[in-house]
Amino acid sequence: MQRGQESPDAVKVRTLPVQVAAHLTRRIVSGGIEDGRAPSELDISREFGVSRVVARETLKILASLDIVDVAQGRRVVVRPRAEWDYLSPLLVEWLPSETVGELLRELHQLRALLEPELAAMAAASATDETLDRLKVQVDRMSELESEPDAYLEVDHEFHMEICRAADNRILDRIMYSARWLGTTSRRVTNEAPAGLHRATAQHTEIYEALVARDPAGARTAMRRHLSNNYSTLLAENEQKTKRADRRR
Amino acid sequence: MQRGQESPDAVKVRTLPVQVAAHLTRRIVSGGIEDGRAPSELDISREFGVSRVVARETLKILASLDIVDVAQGRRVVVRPRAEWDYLSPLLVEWLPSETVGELLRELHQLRALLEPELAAMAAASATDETLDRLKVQVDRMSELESEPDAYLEVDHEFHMEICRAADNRILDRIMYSARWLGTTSRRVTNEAPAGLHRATAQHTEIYEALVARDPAGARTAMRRHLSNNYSTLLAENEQKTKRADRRR
DNA sequence: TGTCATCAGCTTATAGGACAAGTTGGGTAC
DNA sequence: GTACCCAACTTGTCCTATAAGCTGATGACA
Repeated sequence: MQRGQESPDAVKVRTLPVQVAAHLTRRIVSGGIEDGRAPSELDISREFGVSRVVARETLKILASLDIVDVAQGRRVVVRPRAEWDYLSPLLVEWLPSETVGELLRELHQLRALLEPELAAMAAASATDETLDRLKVQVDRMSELESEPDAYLEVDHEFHMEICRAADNRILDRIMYSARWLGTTSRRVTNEAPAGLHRATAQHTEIYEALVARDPAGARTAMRRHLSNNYSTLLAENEQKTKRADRRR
Repeated sequence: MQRGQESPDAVKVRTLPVQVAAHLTRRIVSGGIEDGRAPSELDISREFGVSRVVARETLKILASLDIVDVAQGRRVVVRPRAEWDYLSPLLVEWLPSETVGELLRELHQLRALLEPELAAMAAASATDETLDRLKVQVDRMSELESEPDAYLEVDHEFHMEICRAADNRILDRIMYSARWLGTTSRRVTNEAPAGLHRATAQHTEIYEALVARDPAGARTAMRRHLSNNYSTLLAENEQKTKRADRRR
């Protein structure tokens, strides 16, 4: 395993347990661990050349992601893949990019179910302070169209703000977890998202429906925005695939 | 802190780190920790009389729930409460029962947004195998109306099965996390849920709409079922409150 | 022969001590 | 006044030892 000091100014090396957990997860995903039998603390310690403490924390991480079950006296067992915590950015980072692409589609489906309704609810119930903050964010986005990273940050905050109007911690949490879409989708497409100008126009449209207290309009605007977002993503994936083909 | 051996046949004593994490979370919730400064590993070790290993795992647990931020060299800081992982059964268990009641309402709102659409989608896309399994579950529920625990188990599986028809891991995960509703709502109401017979009728109604490949019907049936569920829950809370009042 | 209790061996849980490495802030040199 | 540096604090990792829980096999007894 790679220690911190051995990689001077790399992207940011995580702790050993995280590195080992990543290795093990990838091995599980690629079918390298048969019939659910996961390695024990000692196995991990020996194989990766880390202390038992690190091996232990590795298992705790995997357990917290519902990847394995660990209990005193019993062997560690791999849990059904359907129950893993796919909302965790850590897990998503360890998955192969095709899987991440699928998850992106699935996340889009979830957002398409939730956000139009959230927008409609916000149109009915948002406070003036919320609307003010949304205004500020829309303005900032129009200034940031040439800086995708900063743009997507504000973009995320805009959607979070609308979600918060529902005053629902569980919804907040889900939308908050969706933050990895921003970072991960860029990892997949490996380029700045296109069409930020159009996105700003759509955000403005949503904002104006909220100000007009028009639930149906907000719902429609949000729906349009999300489906546009998604087709942009698909198009970028398409391009990426084509480039990859050309290189072959 | 209570060791395992000191409580012979209690409900099931968790590990020390979980116990300590529960204490700390409750303290944070009740405002016992000012300006976001959380105790360090050594603080925890000293105060609770546990080893540094346990104190360390405690912090890791809190970090995995997004309750605190921990990094080498820096002090542990408490994160904004809005970003905590309220989908985690562990956290929910540590929260005061009023908060849990609120979360139950919020969870209902989420399900009301998702499940009618999921039912509609399932009506369009569910396989015959899925429908078969749903049939079995409806039948079992009608047999289990006098055993609430077992009933709620199958109930949960029924809703999961419909969700799975969407073939969406993130949605699966969210619905899976909703499992704690079953256990937690009973913790709040402290009694067996009423109206299981009516619930079975509604499940049947949903199932029949799916078999008939009738999306609109499935959506309506699911909506009715959920709102009935929720009003039953409210009624039980009402009763509980009344009984508590009488005892005073 | 079948059933059940017991125990050995494996596994995780907890403890204590030591050192490495990152962060912060204050103090010193210029 | 500024910039650098270092000391103190904090988490990260390692080592070793013991407690406690589970599993499966062994063996006693009916």
